[in-house]
This record gives sequence, C-alpha cells and structure tokens, in this order.
Amino acid sequence: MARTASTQAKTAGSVPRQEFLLAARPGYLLHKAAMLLDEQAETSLAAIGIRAREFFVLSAVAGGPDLSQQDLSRLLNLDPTTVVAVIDELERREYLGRRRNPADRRRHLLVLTDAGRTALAEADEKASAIEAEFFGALSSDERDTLRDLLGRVMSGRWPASICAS
Amino acid sequence: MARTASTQAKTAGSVPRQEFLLAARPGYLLHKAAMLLDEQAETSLAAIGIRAREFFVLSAVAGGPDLSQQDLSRLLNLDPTTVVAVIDELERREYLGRRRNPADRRRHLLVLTDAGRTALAEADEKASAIEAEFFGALSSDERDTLRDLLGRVMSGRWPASICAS
DNA sequence: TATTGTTATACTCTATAACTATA
DNA sequence: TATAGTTATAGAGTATAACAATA
Repeated sequence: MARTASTQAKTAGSVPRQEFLLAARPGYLLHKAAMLLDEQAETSLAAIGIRAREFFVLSAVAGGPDLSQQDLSRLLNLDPTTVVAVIDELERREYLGRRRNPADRRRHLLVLTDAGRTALAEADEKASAIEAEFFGALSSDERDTLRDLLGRVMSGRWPASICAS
Repeated sequence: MARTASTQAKTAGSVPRQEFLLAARPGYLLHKAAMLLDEQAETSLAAIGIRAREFFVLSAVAGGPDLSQQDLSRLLNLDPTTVVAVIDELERREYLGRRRNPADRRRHLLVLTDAGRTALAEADEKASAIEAEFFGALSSDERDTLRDLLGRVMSGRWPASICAS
C-alpha cells in the first residue's frame, strides 16, 4: 500500500484553497476521488484476501458464462495477459473454473464455483460498506444523482459484449 | 498506451446489461470513468509532449511556491520518489527551477519559468477540451452538479497543505 | 531525534511479441 | 487469414531502505 495514502488520511484538511486550480476541474476531481476510492477498496478487500481486480472479475463472471477473457479485458481495463494471471489465481483458489466453450473451442467458459460465489458475496458486502463510507457525505438522493450522472457519462463507452442491444 | 483502450473505443456499445452488476455501483462507475478519462487525458496531452502527472505538478506549483515536494506527493497521490523524477524532468526541460527555501533549508521552492507557464497554459487548454469531450453527455448544469457532488465527497480528504483554514 | 530531498535497488505491474489451437 | 488464450520477456512504474543536510 502506498505511503501517500496513510499519510494523507492523517493530514487531511477540509477544502482546498482557490490556488489549487485542479480542484475546480470535474475531471481532476473524478481522477482524485477514484484514486482514493481505489486505495480504500484495495485495503478493505485485503481483509478478506481479495484484490479489487479479482472482485471485478468474479462479479463480471457471475453475470453469466458468456464473457470471454478478452471481453473481461475490455470491460475491466485489464491487459489480456493480466486477465490470464488473475484467472489463474482465482482458479488456483477454486473460485472459478475454465471450461471449453463448445460453440467456439478457442474460448473458455468461466464458471463460478460455490466457493467463488461465497467469496463474491463477501466481497460484495465489503464493497457496499466501502461505498457507504466513501460517499457518506452525500444523501441517498445525491448518491443516486451521482450514479446517474456517471452512468450518463459512461453511456456509449461500454464494450459491446455487455450491452443489451 | 494500453491496447484495451483503442479496442474499447471501437467496440463501444450503449448501456450495460443488468447482469453486469458492477455498473450499478457508484463506486465502480467512478473507478471506470476515471480509468477512461485518465487514458484520454494521457493520449491528448501526449500531443503536446506532456504527461498527465507533469500537468498536475505544473498546475499545483503555479498556485504558489509554498508546496514542498512531499506536499505534492500527498496532494497528487504520487510516491515521493516519483515526485523527484517528475521534477527532475520538468527542470531538465526548464519548465521550473528548484531554489532553496530560506525559511527551511531542507525544502525546495519550486518556481515556474516563463516556458513552464506557457506549457501549463497549453496543457490547461487541452484539459478543458478533454473535459468538454468526456462530459459531453451532460449539460452545463449537470456538469456543475457532478463537480459539486465530487467536491463534497472529497471535502475533508485533501491534505492540510492546500487547505485554507 | 525527526524531516526533506535524494539515490540505489528491489519489486510489481503492464505491455510486446511470439506461439498453439481453433475458426 | 484472423482470433482466443497462453507464455516469456522486456519495459515501465512503484515501493523500500538508506543516506546527507537541516531542523
């Protein structure tokens, strides 16, 4: 874990001075908030022995066995070789299994095990707790608004493999 | 640049299926949107030969010469050793200079040169263009709302060195 | 005794290219 | 001829520890 993270928590102030112009940019706020959230998520999930990216993969695979490893790569912004490594590890821990896809024997069907589903449920609970803490300054309505706005920003930017149409 | 990025743009769909549960989480939306924005920012700034982190440092230093390198580390979520490398590079290109701080001779005063100010102005324009494109799906009011919400989330999480009180 | 900046170094993560098997 | 997954390897990025100068 980065040394910057823990130090930051201790020296946290209230609101930045006007001179720090980046803080006025929605883009930088998005970047900075995501960095903080990523750190907290990684720390919190470490308590149950799961990396954030592993949680992402488990969660995506839980949606159905139809996502190829390359789909996961595009969806989760992970290099294809990183996906291999993550799935190797998840398979080693018996959270999921690779089966051949009969429809296209180059691809794998990724299927969760019961242990995988249990781990995912645990991680999902942690994720909710992290969000509750991280977005704690916002009311429930405001959190919905934030989610809608970010959803709109992301609209049209998801890979085709997970889209309805 | 990640291969996932360019591929993603080409295969972009509209809105994720319900089965991709992560897409319903404000936390994951924040994470994913920031990844995309970071990629686009890096690509766009590369056109003028500047890294995103270099832009961040230039912008923070422009606010005043009172931020130490460790302040920058905490503020920008960069390891202290990374800050040294970034400033080395910016100094080599004569965008800024290190002066001894007479008040505390362990610290440096980081001062922008005219060339640094010019580069910053260029980068700032690029940044505005990136934001205009990235948040293009939102109205001006909605963009303000997003900025306010993220600002509230970040409130109390900035390092003391850039805070007013 | 603690802190700032620095260096050297180890480590992790990511990207590149090549290969196998399938289509 | 192209694609999915894999491997090996190179390269970039990050963290760790130690040091000099200063407080």
